[in-house]
Amino acid sequence: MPELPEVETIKQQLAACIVGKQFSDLAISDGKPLRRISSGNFRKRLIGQEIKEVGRSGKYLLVRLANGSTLIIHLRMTGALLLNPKNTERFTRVTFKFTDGGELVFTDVRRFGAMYLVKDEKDVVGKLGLEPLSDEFTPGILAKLLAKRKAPIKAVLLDQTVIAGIGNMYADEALFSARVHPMRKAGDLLPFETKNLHKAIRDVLTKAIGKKGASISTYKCPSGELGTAHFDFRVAHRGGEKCPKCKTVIQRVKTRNRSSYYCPKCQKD
DNA sequence: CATTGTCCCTGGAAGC
DNA sequence: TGCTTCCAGGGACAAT
Repeated sequence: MPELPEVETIKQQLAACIVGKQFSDLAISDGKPLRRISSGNFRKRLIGQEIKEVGRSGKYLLVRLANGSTLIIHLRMTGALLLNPKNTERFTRVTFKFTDGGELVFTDVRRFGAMYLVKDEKDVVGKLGLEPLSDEFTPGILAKLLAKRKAPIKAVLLDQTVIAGIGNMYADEALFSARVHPMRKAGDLLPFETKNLHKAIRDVLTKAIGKKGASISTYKCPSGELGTAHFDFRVAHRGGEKCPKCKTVIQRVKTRNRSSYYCPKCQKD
């Protein structure tokens, strides 16, 4: 599931490969990913455009174009972007073709993925919270963001308007690192716990970027490679397995239809 | 505003 | 073997 480390990996690979290329054609076999725009307008406004830059905001990929507009892509659960795939991909939704003959293929089994073409990026990413790997994200700021909140810390970490880019897997991993139970009220965290959590978030995300993300489910890099970050997961998606620290069986709780995996001994409630 | 619940979507795994 | 149920979960939106 693409979260910040996966989208960052995609951004880096695309930045190295598609900047300077020009769209020659688009094949849209499923228009559902296109939001706020028709297939016809989407094609018309993209064909002929040159790619200037590739950026990222939270889990959104920003493909900036020569005319000042931005193609924004969110992969949601099962979306993937593949550069010149060798095989025909089964769940191809949109194929972007370049004047040099290359292709960027968007695949998405579950069809949750979203694409926008906007003049102002803020129309899509304007409400996102802090970038957790930016300099502005400090222990003090995190403490302020969590203060007085009554929702479980897990729910607040997943709220993209608070911190942008953390998803279910990395939230579980960061909470395990910081030894904080996912159902603790966010506002009740002690100062040392907030500090540990801040460090844990940054460590977990940074390490995962170094491993090209986690290939749980359908995630692949644009190059076709798989990420290896999931081999380092200690609790995420490991319900029923043993905690690597204390051997207690890892539990699962549900909040807002999302599973949280945690060690009941290492993460006290 | 803060918070919670529902829905979207589909294939693969697990259970009977 | 074949059917049913569960599971994965980001974000839009509605309700409280």
